[in-house]
Amino acid sequence: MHLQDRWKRIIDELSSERVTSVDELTERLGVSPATIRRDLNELHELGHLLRVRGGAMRSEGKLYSGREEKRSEGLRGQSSFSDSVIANAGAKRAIAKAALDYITPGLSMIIDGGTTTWMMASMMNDDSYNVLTTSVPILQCLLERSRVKVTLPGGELFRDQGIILNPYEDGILQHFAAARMFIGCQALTKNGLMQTDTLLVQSERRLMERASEVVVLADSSKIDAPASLSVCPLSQIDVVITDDGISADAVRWLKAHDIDVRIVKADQAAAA
Amino acid sequence: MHLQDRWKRIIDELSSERVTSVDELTERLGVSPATIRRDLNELHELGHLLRVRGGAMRSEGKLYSGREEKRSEGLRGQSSFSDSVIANAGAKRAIAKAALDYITPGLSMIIDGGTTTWMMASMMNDDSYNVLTTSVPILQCLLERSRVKVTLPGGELFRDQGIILNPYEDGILQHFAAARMFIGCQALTKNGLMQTDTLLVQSERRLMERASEVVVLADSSKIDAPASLSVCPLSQIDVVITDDGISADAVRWLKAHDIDVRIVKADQAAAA
DNA sequence: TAAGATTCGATCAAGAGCAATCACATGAGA
DNA sequence: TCTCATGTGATTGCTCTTGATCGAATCTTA
Repeated sequence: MHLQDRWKRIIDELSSERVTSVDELTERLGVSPATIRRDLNELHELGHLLRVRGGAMRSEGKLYSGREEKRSEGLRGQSSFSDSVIANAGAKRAIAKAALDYITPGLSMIIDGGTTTWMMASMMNDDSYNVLTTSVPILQCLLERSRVKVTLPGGELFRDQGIILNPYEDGILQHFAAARMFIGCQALTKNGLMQTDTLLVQSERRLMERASEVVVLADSSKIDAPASLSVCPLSQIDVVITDDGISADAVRWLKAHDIDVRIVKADQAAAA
Repeated sequence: MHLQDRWKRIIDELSSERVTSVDELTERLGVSPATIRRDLNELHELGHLLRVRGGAMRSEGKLYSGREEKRSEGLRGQSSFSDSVIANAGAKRAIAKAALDYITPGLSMIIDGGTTTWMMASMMNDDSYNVLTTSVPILQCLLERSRVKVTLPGGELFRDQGIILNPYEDGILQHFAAARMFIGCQALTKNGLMQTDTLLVQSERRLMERASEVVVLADSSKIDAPASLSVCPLSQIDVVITDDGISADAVRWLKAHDIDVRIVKADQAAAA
């Protein structure tokens, strides 16, 4: 039995039972407890279940059961299993960790949607943080996995993008002053930060205005990747956290715009 | 048996019995009294039940049996209420159905938190509805089970109450005009609609201003039940939907305030 | 009001569950 | 065939949960 099969069977198990134990899975799948624990931990990190002592619990929230989040290889939801594999997970996790190191207790921040920012949110514990997000998956993640103080902008919920967007100009957002904004992207090019969805662009441009520092989380596959819509020019970006797959040339043109480029080593522990 | 299972079984127990004792739980779950006490205390803190000497009591009031996290790492409580743990489920379901009959496609409405309104939300299918809610469980429910258009007010997320509350006066809410507001309550008395949580009162009073018609969903156990805080006087209520357990006297004083009282027969299907 | 019986919370020891580490097996590629 | 990478299982301290004990608090009954 291979990794993918086990994962699938574990998720199946949890769709019928609300909770399940390591022992039960050990017996049912015929592998060692150590392997089950490893699997559960990884599935937890990928957001498919909640790890609890002795086993795992279904992630009930499913706040976001809409279509896959387009820009981020399908984030979660009642995801078909193929969605569970996050591309470049090792790099993304390392980047998310580095982003966490970059915040201090009590900080007010904006966290935009995306798989890397989602990983960052899933690792947040300190309840002194103050987070504003428009992303439904991140809202769910923070609710389930932390005691972080969460603020939401008002607005209509767009299921396909998994974001909340305010059609008006007033609202909470105008009262929120964030020290930092963490943002993912579809691509990072000389033209700036790029996305492919117009709604996302609209949302992100607005959020950016409310943060004094913009931190981009982009694994190296995003550098010079194709994407059509510019969110902002490089000049508006303060920090880029990426992995060591980035080219020296790219580092050069980023630094030419006074961007603090932080390079982390991809985390090996990650699966597929 | 693990923590998650125990907690679920304790809550289930309380859905069929109004009170239960440490001894009974000890026997039924096969764990020590010390463990049961610990569990009861924690569930009490999380608002899932009321701790009393010798055992625990159902807490009718808690609108949000949410997924609070206990301590910094990992233990999660029950998730959103399932039918089986709702007191008076039969009556509530019938009331929720009647409320659904009372809306027409394309309607804009506000749905407040509460178990009855939650049931109502869980039965909504038509995607032409336009719903504003401050309640997180209802948000989850609508996202998961319907394609209804959802609008959220901005604000801070209060985990214990499971609501979003805007500390400012402006925001989406000021732009939202609802034909009807559906609201649950802790109690319905001659003094009006009652709650026990000040935050809820604050939230509901604001929502009410934005709806042209106020519809109260209250099963008969709520009539003249104890609760300390008045949300609004009876004169502001337009419709009350309740079950046939209501007294003739209560119907009289409700009608004296020009309230349209609609009485439904409790749904037998899965009464407590 | 006083005495006896429950129930409670604090404390501690035993055991279950855990992460980290190492070693072995398997399979791919040179 | 050799080597390296990867996935799995076993071992080892460590942490957290559980159950038992005991004095204190509370309820009951006389």
